[in-house]
Amino acid sequence: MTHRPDDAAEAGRRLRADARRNRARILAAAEEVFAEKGESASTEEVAARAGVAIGTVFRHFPTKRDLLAAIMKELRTRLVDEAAALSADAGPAAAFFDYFAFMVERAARVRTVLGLLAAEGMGAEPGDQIRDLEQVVGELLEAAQRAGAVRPDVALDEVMAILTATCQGALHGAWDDDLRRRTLGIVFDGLRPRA
Amino acid sequence: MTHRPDDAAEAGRRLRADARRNRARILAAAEEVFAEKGESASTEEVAARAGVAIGTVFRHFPTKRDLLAAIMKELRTRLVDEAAALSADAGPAAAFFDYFAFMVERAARVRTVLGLLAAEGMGAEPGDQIRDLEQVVGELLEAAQRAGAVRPDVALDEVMAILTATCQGALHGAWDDDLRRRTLGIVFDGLRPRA
Amino acid sequence: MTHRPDDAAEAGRRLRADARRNRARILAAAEEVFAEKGESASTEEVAARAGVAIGTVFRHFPTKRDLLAAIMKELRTRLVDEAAALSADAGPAAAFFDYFAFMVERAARVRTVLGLLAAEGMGAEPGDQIRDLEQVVGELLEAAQRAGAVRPDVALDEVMAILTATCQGALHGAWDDDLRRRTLGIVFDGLRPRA
Amino acid sequence: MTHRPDDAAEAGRRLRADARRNRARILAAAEEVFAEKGESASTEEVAARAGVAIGTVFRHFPTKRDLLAAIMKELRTRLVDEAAALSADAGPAAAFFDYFAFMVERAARVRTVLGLLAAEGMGAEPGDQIRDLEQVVGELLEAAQRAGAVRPDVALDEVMAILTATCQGALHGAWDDDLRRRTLGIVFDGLRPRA
DNA sequence: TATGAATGAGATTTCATTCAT
DNA sequence: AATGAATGAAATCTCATTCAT
Repeated sequence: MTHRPDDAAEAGRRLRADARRNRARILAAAEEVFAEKGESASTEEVAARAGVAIGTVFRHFPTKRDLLAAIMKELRTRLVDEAAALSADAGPAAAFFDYFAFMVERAARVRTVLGLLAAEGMGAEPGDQIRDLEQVVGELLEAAQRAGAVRPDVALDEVMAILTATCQGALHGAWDDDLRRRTLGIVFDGLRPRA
Repeated sequence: MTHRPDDAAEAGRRLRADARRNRARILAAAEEVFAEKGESASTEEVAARAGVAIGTVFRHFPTKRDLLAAIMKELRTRLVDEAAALSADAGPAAAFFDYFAFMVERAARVRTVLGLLAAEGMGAEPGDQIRDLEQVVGELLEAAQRAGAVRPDVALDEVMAILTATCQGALHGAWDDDLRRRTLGIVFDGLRPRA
Repeated sequence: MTHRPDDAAEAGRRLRADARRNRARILAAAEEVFAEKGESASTEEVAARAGVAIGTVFRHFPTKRDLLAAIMKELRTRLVDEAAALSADAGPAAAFFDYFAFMVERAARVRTVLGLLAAEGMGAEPGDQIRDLEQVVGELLEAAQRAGAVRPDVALDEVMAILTATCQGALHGAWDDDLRRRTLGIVFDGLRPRA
Repeated sequence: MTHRPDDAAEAGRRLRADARRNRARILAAAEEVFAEKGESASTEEVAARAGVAIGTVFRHFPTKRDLLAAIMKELRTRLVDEAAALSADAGPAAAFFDYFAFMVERAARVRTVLGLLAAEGMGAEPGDQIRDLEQVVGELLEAAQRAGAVRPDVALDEVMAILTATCQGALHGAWDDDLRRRTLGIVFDGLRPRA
């Protein structure tokens, strides 16, 4: 009937090569467009930017909401993956703070990170992606606390709250690199143990 | 054209009063509606909530954008006024942190505070309202720094950035009172001088 | 919010004169258009035929389904009213057969009579219009049976079934006047008492 | 181009068999789907029900209209064939009335019988199928009239009209078995000679 | 001045049909 | 010959804004 869309792709079922290419293109275009104009941007513009017809967008994402949800999911996956790289490259203290800064820097560019962090009820389907963003941050946090780089009395939900807030601030406030660095400095000071 | 000119004059005065009342009602309704559904909510819904016809909304605010801008302005005025009360009631240290907390608590309720802080290009018309929000915060900050309650190396733009960020986080994250308190605790620690 | 449409008009609440005029125009245009092209005809064509913009149709009938339902309702009312006239003018025997013939003749022109008789689940809201079509036919039938013009063992549901069927046949078959007369002759013979 | 021509030939035969099977499947699925949802049902749904891809449907029937026409033709053939069986099994009187009842019962299930009877301009291609439905009914009618079971003054077009009408009524009215029997009783009485 | 109906551009969604794989 | 992705015109519905009453 209606093309058993997108989740099929997610679930790993086979898609034709060109379909997969288009799906990726659409996601990329959508991320750009929604990043620039907010989620009230039109689906038609997404299609145009992706270089496909409007119907193709619909085939992959039957609803605008589905498209938005797919962007979030994709982005979350990417961010989680990048966390792994960071924690491999650096010691636990650096890993935590680097990841925090990294996400905020991302947010300054990509408006959609917002929705990702705010979760906004968009089907997170816990379990279908074992390592969720919050879990990743939790791991980095614990490691940093064990290493004495973060106050032991700070809980994960507070960290997520501050991370979210900082990302949103960075985005909407259009901070430049310097302001971001100084702002993060204050936040990080709040997280570090008192001398 | 009116039969009894005296009555006409009286009616005119009465109408102006009505108009003022309507303006206020519309602003209040708009603040509620946009707070709940974001700024993509429809003008018709604002009219309905205000109990007036759609035409009346457009008579007072020729454009949706104008309506949004008016909300911001009204809110800014209110917040600035409240700052005066706080700094009168408390010492400089308390005043700064109280005001910060006060704004974040507001943000948790009113989505529009966001736009206010983010400025979003909506006609701030600097000067037509002598004391702007940023200036108020600046004064509180300076006082708190002189009193030794805030690190002297913290600049106003950083404070505004963190304030904005925390407000946005509080709103979109739907923090409860406890989480808000703990989160602010961390931020405030970052702002206080090291022992 | 969304214009408290159509039922307002139905319920007799005041509508502006021009609005009432447009509502009537739209209904008339819709009846024509759907009669000609079936219910898959486009709302836009209805708007064009009525000489209004598409949004006006939407204001009165928020959904295509609502528009269809309104046509049915309007038509039912008209038919029921016309029954009263017939039973006043003629004796009971003539009244019944005349009404039957009258409806079939109508059906030959108006495709929508179909849906009316078939009821198709479109909100009949029993009670909000005390005398429904079936009831009217029932009254005419009873009177005709008391007068000995219709077999006493014929039940109302059979009559409605034959009436519906004949209407649909007349419509889809595009019967001419002669064929309709002869066909009704056979049906009426089946309804009359055996000599 | 094929490497082994023998296999190619064999494959060709196999493919033709597959194709025939697919054609039949599609027709069956289409009959079901259009019966349930009317002819505005989507071609994709037909494909899904048939278990083939949408492209396959269009390979066999280049146009939706062609598909509809094919259903009609297929159905007509089936109904005509079944007439032969009936007139062989029973006397002429029974054959006519049985066939009439049989078609109405069919119509109660299959929405497409409607279109068949109404002809709707869909390529009947007279002559390519020597015995048409109307002709079959005509033969049964004549036989029944010769046997004195049907009034001699009834013409074929009237019978077709009543038959069509009753089929449509049965379909759209969703008559149950009992109502259908009683309704047909009245119609048949109208067709029988007066005592 | 208030009302609320009308406008019409634009957004989302549907679906018959084409075409690369 | 089958598949199913892509197309794009058209349909439905939304909503900021205008204007007659």
